[in-house]
Amino acid sequence: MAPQDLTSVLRGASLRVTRPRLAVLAAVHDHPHADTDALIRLVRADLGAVSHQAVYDVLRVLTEAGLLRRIQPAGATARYEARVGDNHHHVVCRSCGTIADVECAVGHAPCLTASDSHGFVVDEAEVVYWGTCPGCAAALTPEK
Amino acid sequence: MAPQDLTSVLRGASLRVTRPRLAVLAAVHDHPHADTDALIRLVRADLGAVSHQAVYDVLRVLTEAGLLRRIQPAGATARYEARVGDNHHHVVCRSCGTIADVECAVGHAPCLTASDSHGFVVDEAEVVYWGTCPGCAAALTPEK
DNA sequence: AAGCAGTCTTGACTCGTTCCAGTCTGTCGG
DNA sequence: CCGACAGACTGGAACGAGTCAAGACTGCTT
Repeated sequence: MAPQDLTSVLRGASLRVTRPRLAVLAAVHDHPHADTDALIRLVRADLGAVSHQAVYDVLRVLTEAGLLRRIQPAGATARYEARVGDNHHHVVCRSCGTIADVECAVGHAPCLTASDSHGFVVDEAEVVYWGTCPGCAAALTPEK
Repeated sequence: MAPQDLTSVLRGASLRVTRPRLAVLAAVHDHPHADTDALIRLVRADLGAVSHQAVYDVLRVLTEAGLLRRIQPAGATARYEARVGDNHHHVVCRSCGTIADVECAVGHAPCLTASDSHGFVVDEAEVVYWGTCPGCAAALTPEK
C-alpha cells in the first residue's frame, strides 16, 4: 500500500500522521500476524531509532481506532493484522505458533449465536482453530 | 466432589496423590474460571503454606493430563476450569473479565469446520464470545 | 509564524510465569 | 513393614511482555 494511502487512512480516523504511525501501519500491512517484537524491528529497519514505547502506543491507538486488529492466542504474545471488519478467523499451529487466516465457516457477518448467553450482550465471536501446520506435521511424524 | 473421588481421578491419570494436588483440584472444581492467583489463595486457605511454584506445577501437570482446561482470553491472566471434554465455550465480559460457560451452539462435538484450513490438521475449535455482562451493562449505561 | 494538544523518548518498573538447585515424600520392590 | 528412588515441593532468582511517568519534541490549527 502506498504511503499516501496510509496517510489518508490515518486522516480518515482523525489521527495525526507521524512517521512512526505510517511505518507501523505499513509493517502490519506487509507482515500480517507479526508479533510486537517483529514489528518493532521492522519499524526500526525503516526509520532508524524508534522507542518500543512508541510502537506499543501506536499499536494501541490504531487498534482502538479500528485500523488494526489485535489477536492473542493463549500462551503467545500479541500479534496484529490489518484485515479488519471482515469477520475472519485463525488457525494456530500448536507447535510453531504460525497463524493463518480462515474465512468464517458460517459466512454471514455476526457468526455469533450462543445458545444461552447468560444475559451477556455479545458483540463479537472470536474463533481460534488449534492444530498443526503442514510443516510441523511433517517434522513431527517422520515415521514411514 | 469428595476427596476420595479426587484421589481416584488422580490415580486414574497415573499421577501421584499429594495434598497440593488434591487441594488444587478441589479449588478448581469449586471455583471454575478462577485465575492462578485466586487458586493459590484458595489452596493456601486449605493447606497453609504452599509455594506458588507447586501450584503452577500442579496446574500444568493436571492440564497436560487432561484433568483441567486452561483458558486464557486475550489480555487476561490464565484461568482454569474442570469441565473438560464436553466442548463448551465461553463468554467474556470486556469490562470486568467475568467468564461464563456457553454450550456449543452447533451441538455436536468437533464443532470445527474451517472452510479452508490451509493444510493445517485442526484438532480443536475454540470460541470466545466477547461482550458485556449484565452487571457491567447496567453500570455502564446509567441513562434513563 | 506561534501555540498547543498530542506524540515520542528514556528509563524504571510491575506482574505473571518460568527456571534452578536443593530438600522432602509418595510409591513400589524387597 | 522398610528402604530407596523418582518425582514433587520449597524458596529465591530470573525473565519477558507490557505499562507508567516526566520531559522533550512536533503535527496541526489559527
